[in-house]
Amino acid sequence: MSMSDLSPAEEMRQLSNELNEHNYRYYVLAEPTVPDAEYDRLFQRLTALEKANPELARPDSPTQRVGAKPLDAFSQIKHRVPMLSLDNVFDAEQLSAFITRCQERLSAPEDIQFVAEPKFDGVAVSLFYREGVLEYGATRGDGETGEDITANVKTVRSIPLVLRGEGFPQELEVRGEILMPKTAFRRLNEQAEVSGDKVFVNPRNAASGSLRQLDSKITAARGLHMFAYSTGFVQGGELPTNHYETLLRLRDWGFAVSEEAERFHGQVSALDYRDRLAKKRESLDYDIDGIVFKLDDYADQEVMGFVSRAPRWAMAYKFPAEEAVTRLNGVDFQVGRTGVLTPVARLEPVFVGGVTVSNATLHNLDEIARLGLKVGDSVIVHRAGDVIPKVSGVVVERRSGDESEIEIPATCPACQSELARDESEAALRCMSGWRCPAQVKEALKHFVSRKAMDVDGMGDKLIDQLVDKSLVTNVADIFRLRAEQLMLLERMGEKSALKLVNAIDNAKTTSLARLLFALGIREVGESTARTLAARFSDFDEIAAQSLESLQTLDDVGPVVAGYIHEYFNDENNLSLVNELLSLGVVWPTPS
DNA sequence: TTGCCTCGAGATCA
DNA sequence: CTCGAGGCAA
Repeated sequence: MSMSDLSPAEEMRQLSNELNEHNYRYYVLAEPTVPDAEYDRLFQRLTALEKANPELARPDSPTQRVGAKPLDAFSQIKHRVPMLSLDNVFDAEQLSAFITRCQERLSAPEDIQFVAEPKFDGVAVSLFYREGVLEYGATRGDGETGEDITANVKTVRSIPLVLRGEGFPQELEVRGEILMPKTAFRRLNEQAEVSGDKVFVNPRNAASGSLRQLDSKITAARGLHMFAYSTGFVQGGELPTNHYETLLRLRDWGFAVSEEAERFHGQVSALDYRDRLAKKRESLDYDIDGIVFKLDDYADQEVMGFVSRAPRWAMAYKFPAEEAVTRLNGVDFQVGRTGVLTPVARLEPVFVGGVTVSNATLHNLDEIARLGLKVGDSVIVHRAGDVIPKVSGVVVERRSGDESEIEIPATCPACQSELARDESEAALRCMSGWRCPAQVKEALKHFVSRKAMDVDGMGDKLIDQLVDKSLVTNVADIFRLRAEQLMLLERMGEKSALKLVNAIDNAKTTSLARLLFALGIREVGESTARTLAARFSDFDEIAAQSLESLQTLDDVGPVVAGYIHEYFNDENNLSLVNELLSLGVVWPTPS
């Protein structure tokens, strides 16, 4: 058939439809489709027509996936419905307990339906469609606010630019996981190897890095994929009354939905699903780190409700973390802001759970004793709860006899003063306070951090130099720094020095809440600092409070009240605070 | 805790 | 070109 008898608009519509249909078949239904050459030919034809008739370009045109100009920065997007996290369980028993908990709280226990689906190891995203047209895509962020990655999500071919079919709500938020399939990951790294670019360590980081590109053309070349797994904000239309049917609808509307999702009821089926998916895990073309179990029926979900940051009607079952054996090269003791010494395992670097681990906290002396660690031991390492590396045991059979006892320091590694054991005997503490350089460094890092005084450009390396060179001995000293002094430091030219002095000067104007948080009073975090600042207007007022009156504040009990009281009854602390004020630290009260 | 991206600016070399 | 800092994600 000749195309010449079609109007450009009509031909563009047909081409868009045809190309979108290919995408859908290939990326969503995983069916074979036309050869790349044919796809490219149609795509070129459409591009040419759009160039000649820009006013006729359609929102659902696949050419929209790439054209965008690089951004200067990502902007923020507030989620209409917060993106919560899930509670985790790690074994069959805890999983059964979840199922039982749901059954007991609802009537007709045996009939209650659940849905199980893979827990994808990628990046959580939210997509918002208005009248079926993709309006924006955002990262999860802190759950309340994420980043606008619209240009990047548009390049993901399994994400519909325009919803298929009908019956979708006028406003629809779809949530899912963007990931890089293992095949795409391997291909990308092979290419990178050839061209001498850096290779990615694992598909998750590759997906995450790809989404953080300001230039969406790079993202487009990364072969990302999205699985949709739920909805968020919905208005102007109805969804089915349960999760499973919603998944099916999402598939109709053009999203890739996992083939592995299953609906079931009963304990036995839950464990059976776990066993089957665990077997299948390797053969899937994407990484998963567990299984998500959800109550199917939305009414049932509502009955269960929420606990703080997680729904009670869903649970993530985590597969056992990958373990590796490596050598314990030594144990260092790090001095924290409060003087507590934390033992840190220095490990022979080992690749486990997708990253190279070389450090792991050992928490305290009890932990060392419990594990029976010796320097030179072969130790078992895994990454607990997603991220934190953990030493979970010693391979005693591997001992050669050359292992040595871990030396418990008698004096502070930073200031050599005598150490104290705290009440429980598990923690070592350096009592030197501001006379200990390590504590000063940690106090400074906290003081200048973003959520405290927010001094831009004061990083760890700089603080180390400032304290080592005795240019700073307490937090107030940073307000006395002059550009000429800073220029003596490494990587500090005139420009950087002036910029930093300026940033320090700007930080003087702050809020009482920030300043209170910055002081590092024990147990006074961001939120308690805000509570204090809301009730009191200056330090004299706080210092004058009795323990009892402090405890009338939200979330302030006897312990926290004690710490606050103690802080403001200490001569050194009071003089520090006064120093800060005299150096020009102010918090304009909103008038 | 690690890995990734991005920016600005110092360091290095031609 | 390399480094430090900052921000983000799990």
